[in-house]
Amino acid sequence: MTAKKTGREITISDIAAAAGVSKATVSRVMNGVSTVNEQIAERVRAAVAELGYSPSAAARSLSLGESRTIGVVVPDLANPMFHQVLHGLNSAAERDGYRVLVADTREHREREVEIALDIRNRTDAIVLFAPRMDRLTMLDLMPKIDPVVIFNRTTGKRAGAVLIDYAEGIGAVARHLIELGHTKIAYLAGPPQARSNMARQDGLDIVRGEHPEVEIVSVDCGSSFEDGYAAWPAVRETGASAAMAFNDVVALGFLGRLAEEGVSVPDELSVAGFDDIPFSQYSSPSLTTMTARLGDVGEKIWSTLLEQIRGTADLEPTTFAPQLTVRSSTGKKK
Amino acid sequence: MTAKKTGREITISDIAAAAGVSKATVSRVMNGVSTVNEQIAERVRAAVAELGYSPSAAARSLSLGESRTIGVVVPDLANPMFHQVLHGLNSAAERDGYRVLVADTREHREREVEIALDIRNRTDAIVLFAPRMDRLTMLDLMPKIDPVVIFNRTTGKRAGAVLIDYAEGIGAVARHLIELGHTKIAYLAGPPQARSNMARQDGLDIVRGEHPEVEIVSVDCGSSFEDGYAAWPAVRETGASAAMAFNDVVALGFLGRLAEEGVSVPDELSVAGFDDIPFSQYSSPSLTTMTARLGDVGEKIWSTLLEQIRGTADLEPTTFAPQLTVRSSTGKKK
DNA sequence: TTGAAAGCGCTAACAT
DNA sequence: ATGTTAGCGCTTTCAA
Repeated sequence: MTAKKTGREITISDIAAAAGVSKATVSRVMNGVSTVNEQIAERVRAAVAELGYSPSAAARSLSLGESRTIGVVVPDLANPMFHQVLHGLNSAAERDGYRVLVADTREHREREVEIALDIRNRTDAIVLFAPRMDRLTMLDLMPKIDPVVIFNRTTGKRAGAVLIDYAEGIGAVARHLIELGHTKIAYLAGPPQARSNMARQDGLDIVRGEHPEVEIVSVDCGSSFEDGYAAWPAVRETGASAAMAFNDVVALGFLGRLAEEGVSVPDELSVAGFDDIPFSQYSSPSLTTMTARLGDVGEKIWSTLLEQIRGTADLEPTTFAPQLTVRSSTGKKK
Repeated sequence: MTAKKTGREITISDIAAAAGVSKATVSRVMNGVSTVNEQIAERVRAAVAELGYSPSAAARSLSLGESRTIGVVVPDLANPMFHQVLHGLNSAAERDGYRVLVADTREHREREVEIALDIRNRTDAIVLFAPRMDRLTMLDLMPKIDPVVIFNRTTGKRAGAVLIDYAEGIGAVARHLIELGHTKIAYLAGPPQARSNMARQDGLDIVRGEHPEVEIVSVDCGSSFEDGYAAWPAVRETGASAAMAFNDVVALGFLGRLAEEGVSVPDELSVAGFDDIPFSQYSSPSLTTMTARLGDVGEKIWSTLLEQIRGTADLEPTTFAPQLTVRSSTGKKK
């Protein structure tokens, strides 16, 4: 006994009354059940059009036990890297008749759990993009939001996982720079707590082991344009002849600063990014970076999630290895 | 009589049974109704934690007649301009206890109506960002999804509307270029059907009227990096000494091409954008552009929507006038 | 082919 | 302070 009178909501009962049939028949017409007399069906459709009826998703979900909708929780909708993944995910889900709803936590790590629970409760399944919460919280949350796929965090097979191999990727960047003759390389580090930054640090440690003659200096930086822009003095201080950034956004901010400072790239300093966001091929100079097939990543996230929805789970994580794309921002050490 | 057995969903009844109380009491505890005996409340909370219960949003929505959630339909989640608006909207809505769910139509104009109806049916209200559908379709849709606010399309007072004044804005860019001495200016036009492009064309017509001595040449372009990149030959052909782009993304793509071609900016060619996306201050040269307080736009969208939800509608459209931000990509005609 | 009725999980009168 | 119950809008058995 409730339901706020929000003015005049048209319900199935209104249509039934208007068309002079039962609610069951209206439901059948709405759902395209073929056994309805065409005359009657037409009357129903007329009433629907007339009154502008469209069925309550809440009621359908409750009755059906499913909504054919999935949720995606993203820490920062402004991150271009996520868009490409989201795009692939969206297309793939749409092909299978699912709708995708996105919630942006705007880096409020403390609200992630609440938002994930909430959105999961209005959808059939959920995807968490690079969640910022700590591992224990995440592992604890997972059973409560199953079916779930996590992008870019490991889950110890407690949920589907799709990952980009950052360790390997940053290693490829470093080796590229080393081949170009650079022996002192700065790494503009991402946020210290970010898992993807830790993975990159691990990757760099491997390269350090392989090339004791090369010095890779980590410089505190961050993940934004501003962070990259601000990193120049620290990088200069290292005396490095090449810099690789946590991601393209940082690299681009850094490049902007170098242009201002009159530092020529790649002659005086080689610069590399990571992610290959769309703008990176249009910057000047165009940016050497790691390219992941992010659309495919999105599709893989969907297929993994669909398996989970259908119960044919396979919790083996999928890893995508990005490829080096060499453009004009890196060059031989002079 | 339905509800797919999706494994084991915990419901309020399970908690009631586990805690040895009625569903009503569980509901009270979940909703923080104070009149519950602390001992009992504790038992309930224990059961909730134990079983990992979280209430079904569908059932709550149905019972309450509201979900405290709003939907936003965006034509392209990758457009940086939308992020800033979305951010302001999100923050403002959150302050009032509302959750924001975003659906991306990925420029599938023909699916916009369906998606809007669907998302509106699981939320309390909806915002349409720059809908691509034709005007008649839009006007027809509006009553069906009320309460609704439209961003960047006029609605003839049939719904809330928040607009950026593109005509005035592009005029300001043109006048800036004219003051710098440019007499032949290229306009890299956006998609022909885009309302925001038409508004810009109108604004340019006004300037043409004011300055008969100045020639403003419209060059077909588009709205992407690629479009801007590809526009160079056409612009060169016009012989213009300055170019203003449909938006920053186009301007940045164009700038990338100019760098490749060795055209120096602003010495040989002045370039201006529109929107002031975050990267524009880090490009080289940094981009002269029109800055709108997009966060404020988002907040205004929310307050307009909230008025509609509360029934205190005021359908007077709100217009935001962007400000010129001069950076390094425009200069005196040489 | 159509209708009646039960039930999805929850909330809120109302009764105790 | 707690329980009972009706009902939110829909789908689906079951009977006609």
